[in-house]
Order: sequence, then C-alpha cells, then structure tokens
Amino acid sequence: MAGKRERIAIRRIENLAARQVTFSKRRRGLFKKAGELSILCDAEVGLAVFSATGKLFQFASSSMNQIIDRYNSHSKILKKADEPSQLDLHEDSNCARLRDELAEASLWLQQGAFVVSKRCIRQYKRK
Amino acid sequence: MAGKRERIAIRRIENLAARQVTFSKRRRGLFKKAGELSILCDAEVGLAVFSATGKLFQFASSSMNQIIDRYNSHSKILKKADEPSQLDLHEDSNCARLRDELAEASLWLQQGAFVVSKRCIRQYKRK
DNA sequence: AATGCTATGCTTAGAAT
DNA sequence: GATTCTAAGCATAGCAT
Repeated sequence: MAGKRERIAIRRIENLAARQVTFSKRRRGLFKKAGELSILCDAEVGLAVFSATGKLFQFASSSMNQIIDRYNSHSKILKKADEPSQLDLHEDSNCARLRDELAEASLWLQQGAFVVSKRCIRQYKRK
Repeated sequence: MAGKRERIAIRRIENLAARQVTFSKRRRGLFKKAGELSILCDAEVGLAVFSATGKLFQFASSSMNQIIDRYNSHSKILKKADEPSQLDLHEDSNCARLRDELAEASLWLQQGAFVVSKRCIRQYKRK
C-alpha cells in the first residue's frame, strides 16, 4: 500500500503516465519554492514552464512582462555597456515590442469574447 | 551546536545576513529543482531571479531568449497556469489587465526617452 | 559572503483511487 | 490526468567556521 521509495536518477522519465504525474507534482513544488524565495528574500522572480505537450505554466512575483523587460535591459546593458548610443539601438525593438504587446493583448481580449473598450483607449491616450 | 530547527513563516526575513544566506541557499535549491523538472519531464524551463540588490541569476533549459519568444507567443493566448494566486493572475477584468500592460509598455518606452506613437494607437484601435 | 554540520520540516516516488 | 496516502529522500534554519 504505502510506496517504498528509492532515489531516482535525474533523467527523462520514460513512462508517460509517471512522467505526467511527476510533472504535476514537481511543478507545483517548484512554483511554491519560487514564491517563497521571492517573499523571504525580497527578490523578483519570474518562472516559465512549458510542458512536453506545449502547455504554458508561469509564475511572476510582480508581472512577467515587467520581469522580461528587466531581464532584457539587464542583458543588453551587460552586453553593450561600452556602446555609446545604446538607446538608439533599442528604438526599433522597443517600438516593435510595444506593438507586439498591444497585438497580443488585443488577441487575448478577442479570445476572451471581449472588445477593447474605447474608454480604455482614451484613458491610455491621456497618460 | 547543531541548529534546532523550527518551521519558519513565509514572510520577508528582516535580518540582512540571514536573508542573504537564505537567498543563497534557496536560490541554489530552486535552480536545481528547475533543472531536474526540465530533464525528468522533458519540459522547457526558464527562470530569472533578481536579488534585492539587483543582481540577476538565471536558468534556462534551452536559451532564455528562446523561452521569452515562446512565452510572448503563448502568454496572452493560453489560459494561465494553476499557480496559486499572484498579483497578475487576479485582475478584476481583462480591461484592467490590458491597461496595466499598456502602462507598463509606455513606462518602458518613456525610460528609453520615447513616447508611444499615435500611429501605434491607431493601429491598435483598428484591430 | 560562502561553506559545513545536522536535526527537522518539506517534497515527492510509488501505489491506489 | 488529478488527488490521496505513506515512507523515504531531500532541502534547509540555525549555528559555527
């Protein structure tokens, strides 16, 4: 009845059912630990997990977009710290990123059977 | 001599030295678990941690850029993970969610000395 | 700041539901 | 495919170095 447990090797679990169960259990454990680390140590944590079947699971102590932006700026600054006109190099990518985000948000809303309200747009434009 | 251990509450550790030690230990544990999950379950895992002092630690089972790209193409389309409540999972409405994202993107651009172009807004409204 | 120790709490493999 | 149960295996809090 009770499972007698042995240590497992860290390699791909071949049995599909066992792999799925382990994925479910360990994923929950990982997300819990990520949340605990962010709270205990005042850290910003972002975690994205894609299952073998392509499903996305995510955790973000703040918001994932904020973390990705911070990651990108961190990486770029590290890579191009000696680059004099750094901001200029980012213009196109920043604009493209924004358009992508707007497009994604729009798609998200459409699939949620919503339409972006004109009031949201007006509020946004006033900022 | 041996530390008698009690369960700890999950809240910010006030003592700086203790917080740093815990950050170091738990961060290692978290990265180890992330790697194990990716191998055992054939999952793609990306993890970014910013310490309270702004230092970046990252893990990616493939490459972080690849994971971010995959995230961007999935995040707004697929349903969220089963992760127990974090800030960005509980917006009251999709409208608020969108507005926050737009504000975030706008802030990002402003920090890069940009203003959101009106053309971006018009493109967005047409969708 | 990082590492070793060890008792204790937490995670989870395996089996059953 | 998720959840429950139990016993092992693991992670780690508190100290000491």
